[in-house]
Amino acid sequence: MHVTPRQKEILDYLGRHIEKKGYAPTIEEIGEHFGLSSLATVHKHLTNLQEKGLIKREWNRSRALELVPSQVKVKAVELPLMGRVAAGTPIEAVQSTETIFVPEDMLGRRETYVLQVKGDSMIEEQIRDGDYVIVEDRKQARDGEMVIALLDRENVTLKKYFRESGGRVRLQPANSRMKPIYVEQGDLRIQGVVIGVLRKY
Amino acid sequence: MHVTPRQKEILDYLGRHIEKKGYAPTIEEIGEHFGLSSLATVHKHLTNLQEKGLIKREWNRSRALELVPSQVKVKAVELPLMGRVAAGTPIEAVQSTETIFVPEDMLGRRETYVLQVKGDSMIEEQIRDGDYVIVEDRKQARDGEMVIALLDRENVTLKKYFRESGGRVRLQPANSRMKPIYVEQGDLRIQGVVIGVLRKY
DNA sequence: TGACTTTCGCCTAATCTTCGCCTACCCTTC
DNA sequence: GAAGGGTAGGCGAAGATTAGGCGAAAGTCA
Repeated sequence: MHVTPRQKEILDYLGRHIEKKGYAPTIEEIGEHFGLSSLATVHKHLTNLQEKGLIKREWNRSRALELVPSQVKVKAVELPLMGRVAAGTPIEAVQSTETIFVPEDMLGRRETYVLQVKGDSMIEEQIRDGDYVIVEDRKQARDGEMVIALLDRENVTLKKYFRESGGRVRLQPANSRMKPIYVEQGDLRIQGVVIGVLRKY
Repeated sequence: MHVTPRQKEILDYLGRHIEKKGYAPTIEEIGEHFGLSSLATVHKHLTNLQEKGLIKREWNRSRALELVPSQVKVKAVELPLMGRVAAGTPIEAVQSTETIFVPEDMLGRRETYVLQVKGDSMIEEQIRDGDYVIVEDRKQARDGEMVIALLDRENVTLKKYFRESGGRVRLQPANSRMKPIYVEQGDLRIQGVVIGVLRKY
């Protein structure tokens, strides 16, 4: 992407202005800052910058101009930390205001949120106490997937999901010291499926 | 999203008012605050803000107005995937062009990069084959930290770092079937320290 | 009914687009 | 090395649209 020196100056100015004031400058203000007396000049510069994909503009709108984030930095999304979930026992459905940043390419196709794992019940799946699991909001799961399961409308746990014969479901902890839970399909509501793990040291 | 100076003033005022009082101002209160005598003016401003997606309103409800949280999409950084590292044996210092997105708040203070883990040598630290470890480029490590270690200028491995008496260092795999390696401090070069783990299902 | 919100019409000021015309470089070609 | 051709960078002014305002009247909600 070749920008000319002049174009880079303008780009930098736009960035600083937006950063400081919270809104973009007018074409006249830009011209004034660079000592240009003709609006047409500034307008042409902006058009060039737009064609190079460095800024976006809305047609004929006042100050409707924003910088296109350079490609290197890509978006991550701030997901709500919905609570802590243990595998053995219930949950702390903490309605916290905490959030976790997750890279955009780790998101699922639907609503996605984050839970912090409590306890070592999934230790054999290499998920340890304190890890964050990224959960996709889904009501259906396939065999072997890790699910956030709601039992008897009260207990929420993190388990691996397996269908058994006779319409029953086995919820399997990944810890050989813990026993699986068997439930009727009707008594189980799947809240979501784990699609990623994130750990900070 | 592009706001004009006036719109930003109003937006800021709304934020402060809601923050302080706990509820939004009426249209008349807004007008009064800005010295506007016509409700229509304020109403038009609110409509504009709404069209720009900065506030939400319920139709014809008193004080039914709230700020749309500015999409706090925060940056994630695209880090180079420098290669794959096994714990037991050497490395594949692949000079690949792959990259991984990592949330900005998981970065270290220095240069940071990503390695994909090969093998189960760190399984007891809940790092499994295929996981990505986020590595901060550092030459020093503290006891117990996981390091990328370069031995005899050739073999790179992922191990836990412990200083022993006599100027020696113990590099400990997290797998009871593997033995630790003991090296002289001079023969060891630390390439980086693991500061995070990322897994995708 | 009282407290607010919406709408309608009408203005002015602030801003954005376009058009025509120029000069100075930079790259390519003869 | 000189001559084109193309593009960046500029100037002014005319024409158009949006932003920002005013009052009054009508419509809603609790």
